[in-house]
Amino acid sequence: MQNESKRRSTHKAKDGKANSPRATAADVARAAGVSISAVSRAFTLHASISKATKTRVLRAAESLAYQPNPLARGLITRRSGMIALLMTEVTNPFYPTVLETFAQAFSKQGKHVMLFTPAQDEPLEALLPRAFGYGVEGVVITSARPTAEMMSACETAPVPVVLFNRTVESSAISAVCCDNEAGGHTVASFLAEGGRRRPAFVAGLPGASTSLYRERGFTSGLIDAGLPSPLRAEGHFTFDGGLQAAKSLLSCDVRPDCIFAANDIMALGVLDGLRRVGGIRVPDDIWVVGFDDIDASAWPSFGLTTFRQPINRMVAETLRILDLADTDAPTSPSTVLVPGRLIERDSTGRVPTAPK
Amino acid sequence: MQNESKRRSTHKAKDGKANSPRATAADVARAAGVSISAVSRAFTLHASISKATKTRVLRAAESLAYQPNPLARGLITRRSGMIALLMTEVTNPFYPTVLETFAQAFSKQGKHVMLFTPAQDEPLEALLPRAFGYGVEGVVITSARPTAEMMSACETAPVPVVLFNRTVESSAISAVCCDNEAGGHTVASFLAEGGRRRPAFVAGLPGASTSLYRERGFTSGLIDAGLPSPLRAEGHFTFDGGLQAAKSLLSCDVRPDCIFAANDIMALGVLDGLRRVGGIRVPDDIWVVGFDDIDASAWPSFGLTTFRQPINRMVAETLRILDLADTDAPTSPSTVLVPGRLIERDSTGRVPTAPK
DNA sequence: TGAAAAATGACTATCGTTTGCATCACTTGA
DNA sequence: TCAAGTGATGCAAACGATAGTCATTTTTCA
Repeated sequence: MQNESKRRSTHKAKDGKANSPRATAADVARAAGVSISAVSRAFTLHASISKATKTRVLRAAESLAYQPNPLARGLITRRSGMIALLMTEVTNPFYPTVLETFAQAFSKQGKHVMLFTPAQDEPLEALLPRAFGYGVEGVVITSARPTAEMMSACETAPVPVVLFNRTVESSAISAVCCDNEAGGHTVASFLAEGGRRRPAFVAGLPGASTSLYRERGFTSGLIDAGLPSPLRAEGHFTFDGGLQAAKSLLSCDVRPDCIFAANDIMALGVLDGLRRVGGIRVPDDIWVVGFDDIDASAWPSFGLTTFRQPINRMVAETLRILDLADTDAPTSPSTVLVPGRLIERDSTGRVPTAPK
Repeated sequence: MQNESKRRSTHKAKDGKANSPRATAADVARAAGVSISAVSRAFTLHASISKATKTRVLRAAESLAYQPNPLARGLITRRSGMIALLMTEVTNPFYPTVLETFAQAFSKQGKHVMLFTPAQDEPLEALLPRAFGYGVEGVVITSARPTAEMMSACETAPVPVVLFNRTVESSAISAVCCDNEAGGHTVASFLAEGGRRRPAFVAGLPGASTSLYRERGFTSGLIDAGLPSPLRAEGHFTFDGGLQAAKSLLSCDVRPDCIFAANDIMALGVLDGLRRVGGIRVPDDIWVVGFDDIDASAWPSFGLTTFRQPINRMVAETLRILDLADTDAPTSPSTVLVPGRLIERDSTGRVPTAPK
């Protein structure tokens, strides 16, 4: 066995031109006739370097297709240009959109998204140290129910951690969320003004903060409008859950005349559930309202009235927190509530408006 | 200015216990009373190390919660434990599912997904070198239309690259794909056997290989069944596109009696488009068939008959190619066609079956 | 014009690993 | 009993960058 042949073995044995290894800072330095430090400084902001050398270096780098190696850079700076995204539910179409928005936004900053999803039955908190090991510059968590272990792991994190679309009570950790309580309240008012009298609520997963706050706001809104507490069913944040919930709500003694589901995917399930029962028309007999405003809600078949979460704004706020934590010194954790707004469609009737 | 105070500054100035920096190999070596090399070897497979030292090291590592730093490791081995996923269309619900399946599968191998999405107007091929810079161990591309530049960039890639759900003709690069042509053919036969006589096809994006092959198979299947070439419309792989396509197809001189859309999201749009036109009933007047089998196709409101892509199988094949390229020597690029199957639902009528 | 201040570039240590090489302690066959 | 072979171990040199130090320019201002 030769002992020299297998160094740097690539998967293409055939390629004769040794598929050119990436240019290094040394190569650029040589090409530009400067020191390696100069090259490094040319790529670091606010570094002490003359305009002339900088452009010379940059030009040389350009011609060599040089990019600083993020691994090497990350090793020393502890910032590898990656952001960890901890996600669990991808079945809800809301999250792919979130994911894409984040990916786009980070892309603009030259950062990249590293996805962390727990393998089956793997505890979520195990993902955090792994993410830190990769030198990620921040962590965004969109898991439905953060565990206590995870929260404490977050607190000692070496980089900023932000909860997206969920909050925790005893929070020493930042969170960005739509104002779920206000949203629920708005929906309640809207239904009340529309003359609805027998409300129902379809909850998501038992411990989920989003469902909880939306319900709280909804209930208080109903009280404010002088309406009774809503009938209640659970839909586990899934389409099928919503479908089942609709059936169970219809079998109640007094049928509801409006149903508010804690997210859109359940609301669509509700709509489909109602369709299967003869004689029920939406919105004539029952109004249905969701929360999120996913794409499918706007499809003609559904035309779901829903409370829209401003994903762009929420993502922007998240970036702001991550960046802030990056530059500033103390940065106490903050919770940001972004307002949403009701989008009226066919699943609800007209609310009589005051004469203009 | 003290020159020792700001080393290792973290974003939490308050935390007194200096939020313990990760243990390094040196720490473990010290704790176990061995050299750093020994620690490294304990973590590398097939390394020359005695059982005794190995367990000693592993025990020490365990107690210190030590994990080898993937960045440092990647710097030298060129394999950072990450796989790059190049994605562009996240609006099609098919892809989030793909993404999740990949993330799960890689997770099982201890690898992680790094997401690369082009910033607006950024050319796709710019993403490749960036991915390589991160020492990714493989690249999966799911972009609709790989450019020629990109293909050549792939060929000189230092790591295996696999096209997922698309193929290129002159391919020196591996691809994993559902057998689109066979799928289209199957759909044609199915419609013909169901007594349909005036077929229509809704294409996706002009240059997309998936749309192309599905159409090719469809057309040849129609010919085999003695049916005319299909009417044709373009739907750009979007819901709205499908909706518009339905309208335009209905305005033809001879109305089609069945519509095959190149993917599900368009097919759903077609269904919704047909609903808007009075007097058209599905499947009584028109049968509709899609391709993918996304979640929404199974929703009662749609009940879309569709050709299911076996995502799990496709992902598994992709992993196999990536792994293979990793271990073997020559690994000529291969194209894998995975068979799919038709899922019948309400959007088509019963096909008379031969007496059992 | 001269001295202080600012800017610049070359050196060098460092980040946390892997790995080639030399060393050393053991077995094993003759 | 000894030479050769085997396996375990440690040393030190990478990997490709960043950043602090220091000597050397250049700029600025009185």
